[in-house]
Amino acid sequence: MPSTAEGSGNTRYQPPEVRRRQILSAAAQLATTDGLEATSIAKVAETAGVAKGSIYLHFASRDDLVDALQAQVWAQMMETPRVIAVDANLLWVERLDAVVAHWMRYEFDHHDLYHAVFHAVATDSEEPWHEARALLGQLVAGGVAAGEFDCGQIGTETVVEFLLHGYAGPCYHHAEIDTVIGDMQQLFRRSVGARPA
Amino acid sequence: MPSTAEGSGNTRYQPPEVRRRQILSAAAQLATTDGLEATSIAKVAETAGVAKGSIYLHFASRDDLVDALQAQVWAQMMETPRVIAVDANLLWVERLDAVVAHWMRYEFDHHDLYHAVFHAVATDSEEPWHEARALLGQLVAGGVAAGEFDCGQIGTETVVEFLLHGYAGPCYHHAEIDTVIGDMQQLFRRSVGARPA
Amino acid sequence: MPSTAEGSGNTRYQPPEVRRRQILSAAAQLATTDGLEATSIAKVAETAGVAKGSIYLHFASRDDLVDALQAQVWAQMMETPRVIAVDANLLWVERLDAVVAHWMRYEFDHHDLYHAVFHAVATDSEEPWHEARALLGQLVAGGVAAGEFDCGQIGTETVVEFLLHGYAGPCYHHAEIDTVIGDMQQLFRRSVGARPA
Amino acid sequence: MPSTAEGSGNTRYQPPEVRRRQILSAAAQLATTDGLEATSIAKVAETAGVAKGSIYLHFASRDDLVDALQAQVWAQMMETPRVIAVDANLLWVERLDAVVAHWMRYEFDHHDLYHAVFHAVATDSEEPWHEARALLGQLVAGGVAAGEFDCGQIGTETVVEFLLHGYAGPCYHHAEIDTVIGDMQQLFRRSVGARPA
DNA sequence: AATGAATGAGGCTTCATTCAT
DNA sequence: GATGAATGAAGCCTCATTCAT
Repeated sequence: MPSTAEGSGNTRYQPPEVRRRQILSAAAQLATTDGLEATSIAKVAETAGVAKGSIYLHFASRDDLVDALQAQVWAQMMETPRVIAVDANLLWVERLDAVVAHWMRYEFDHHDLYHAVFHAVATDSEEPWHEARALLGQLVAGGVAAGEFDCGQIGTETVVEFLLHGYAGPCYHHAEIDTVIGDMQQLFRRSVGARPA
Repeated sequence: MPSTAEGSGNTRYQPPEVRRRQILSAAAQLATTDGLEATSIAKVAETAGVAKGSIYLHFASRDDLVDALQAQVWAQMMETPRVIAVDANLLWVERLDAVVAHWMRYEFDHHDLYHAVFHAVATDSEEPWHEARALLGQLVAGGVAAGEFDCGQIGTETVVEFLLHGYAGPCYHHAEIDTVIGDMQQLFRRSVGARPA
Repeated sequence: MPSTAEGSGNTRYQPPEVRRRQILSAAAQLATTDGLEATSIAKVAETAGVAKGSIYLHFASRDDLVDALQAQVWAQMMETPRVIAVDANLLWVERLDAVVAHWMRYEFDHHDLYHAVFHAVATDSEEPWHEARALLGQLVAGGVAAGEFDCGQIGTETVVEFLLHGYAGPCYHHAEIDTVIGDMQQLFRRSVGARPA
Repeated sequence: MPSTAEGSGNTRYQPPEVRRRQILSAAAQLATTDGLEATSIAKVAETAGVAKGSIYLHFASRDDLVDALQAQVWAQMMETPRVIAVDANLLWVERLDAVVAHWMRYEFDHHDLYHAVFHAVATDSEEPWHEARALLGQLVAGGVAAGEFDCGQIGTETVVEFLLHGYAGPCYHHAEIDTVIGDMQQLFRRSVGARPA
C-alpha cells in the first residue's frame, strides 16, 4: 500500500471533492435512469459505492444533493454560452445560433437527466433559470441595439421566456439532431425578428 | 338543525359527483400550494373534510386521483380550442390567435396548478399532450395549405413542439395579461411565418 | 305485484331465513374460491346481491358469520353419522365404516370449503369438534364393549383424536375416491383393533 | 454505564443474526399467543423492542417473516427424524417409534406455535410437508420391504397421509405426555401393520 | 472520515362497521 | 327492512436521517 498508489479499485479514502463528484455522478445516473423522485439516498449510496451515512458528510440533506445536481447540469449548459454571448467577433445572430445549437445538442445528449432534474422540480427553485434568462436577454437586447433584430412591439422579457421554454420542446422527438438544430435556429431568428441575411 | 338549512357545514351524505368534485378540488388546491408530490391522500382528505377511506370510494388509487386532476386541467384547456380550430368562419391566423389567447389566459389563471400537474409528472403520461399537438398541427398545416402561413424549410413537427412548450414560458411573469397575450400572438405568428396583414 | 308472486329475479324483500341462507351461501362460495381470510363482507354482499349493511341485519359481526359458516359445514358433516351411530341393526364395525365413508366423501366433495373454514380458524373455536369427538368415542367404546374392537392399552381418547385428525389427510390426494375410502376404512379398523371378519 | 455491562437492557447495535433471532422469537411468541393472522409487524416490533422499520432490515416482507417462522419450526421438527430414519442399527419399527416420539414431544412443547404456523397457513405452502411425507414414506416402504410391516391392500400414500395428519390430533389433550406417546406408537404400529414383537 | 444498523414519521390502502336516508 | 356512503383504525411498507462504533 504505497502512498502513491493511484485509484484502481474502490480506494477507501478519497479527497472530499472526489467523493462529492462520485456521489453526484451516481445521483445523475440514477435520476436519468429512474427519475428524480425514485432516486433514493440508499440507491445513490450503493451506486456510488459509499455508505449511506457518508453522503451526509458531503451534502446536508437530500434536497441539498438535488440542488447540487441541478447546479451541475446548469453549469454545463451555461459554460459555453457564457463565452459565446460576449464574443465581439460574432454577429448577434451568430451568437444566437451558436447558443441555440449548444443547448439543443446538450439537451439531445442529456435529455433524460435534464428533464428528470428540471421538469420534476420546476416550482421550487427558480434561481437556476436566472442566468439563462439574463443571457438570452443580453443577446436579444444586443441584437436589437445593433439593428440586427427587431422585436417590434413585443416585450423583450416575453420573447426571452418564450424562447427559453420553447427550445426544450423539439428535443422530445428523435429526429435528426442537425436538422432540428437548423429548424430551431430559424425559429429563434424569426422570434427575434432577425433580418434576413 | 333547521330543516331548511342549505349547504353550510359538512353535510354527511353527498351525491357522488359532489363528493368527487370536493375531493378533486381539495387535491387541486393542495397541488397548487404544495406541489403534486407533496399532496398526500391524508392531506387531501383533511382539506376536503372527508375521511381518508372515503377518497377510495371515488378514486381507485392515488394515481387515479392524479390522473383525474390532469384530465380535468386538460379538458378545460382543450374544450374551447377544439371548437375554434375547426371554425371555418375564421382565418387560420385568427384561429391561431384565439387558441393562443385561450391558453395564455387559462394558464395565467391556473398557473400553479397547471405546472404542478403537468411539469411534475412530465415523463410518465405523454398522452394528454397528444391532442394539443394534433390541434396545433392542424392549425399550422391548415394555414400553410391556405397560403396564410409559411414555414419555409422548417419541419411542421418542430414548429409545433416549439410553440407547445414556448407558450408556457411567459406565464411565469406577472405582467399585464393582455399585453402578454398580444406579444405571444405576435411570436406565434412569426414562428409560423404568418403573412403580415 | 300479487302477493303470491314467486321468486324469479332478485325479489327485494325476502323472509329473513331466505336472506340468511343467501348470505351464508355466498360466503361459502367465496371461502371456497378465495379462502376465508380473503372473504370480505363487501364481497359477500355483492355475491349475495345484498347491501353491505343488510348483512348486519342477519349476523352480528363478521365473526358471527364465520361461525355460522362453520356450523353449517359441521351440521352437514354430522347429520348422517348421527343416525348411523345409533343404528342397532348394524355391527359397530359397519357403523365405523359408514361414518368413515360419509366423512371421506363429504370432504372429497367439499374439500376447499372444508379446509377454508376449519384449518384456517383452527385455534379459535374448539366447540364444533365436540360432537364429532363424542360420536367417535361412542363408536369406539361401543365396539369395545361388544367385543368387536380391541384397543389394548391405548386410551380411547387418544384413539379418537388420532382418527379425527387422520381422516383429513388422504383427502388431499386426488386418488380414486372409492379406493381411498376402502383404505381409510382399513386404517380405522386397524386403529381400533377391529377383529378380522 | 459500566464498560463491562453485559446484555441487560436493549443494546442498540446488535449483530444481524442476534436481531434476526430476536425478531423471529417475538413473532413466534405472538403467533403462539394471538394467532398468526393477528400478528402484525407493529406488534412484532414492539415485542422485539425494535422499530418497525428495523424488521425490514432482516425480512423482505411480512410474508418473508412468516416463511422464516415456518422454516424454523419445520427445521426443528425434522432435524432428528432425518437422522433416525437412516439409522441402520435400528429396526424399522424402532425408527417409526422414535420419529413418533420426537414429533409428539415437539408438538407437545410447542403446540400453539406449531398450529398457529401451520394450520393457519395450510393451503398456501404445501412445500414444507414434502420432506415429512417423504420421510414417512421411506419408513413405511422400508419396513414393508424388510417384512416388518404389512399394509395389505392399503396404498402406502394413504397410510402416510393418514399418519401425517393423525399424529397432530392427540396433542390437543393435556394428558400425560409419555402415555400419549406410548399410545401413538401403538397406533402407528397398527396402521402400518407392524408384526407383534 | 467512514460505516450501516437503527429509527420513526409518514405514505398508501383495506375493510368491518355504522347510520342517515 | 334495506341501502350504501361514510368512517377511521389498523395494516404493510419506504426512506431520509442519525449516531455508536
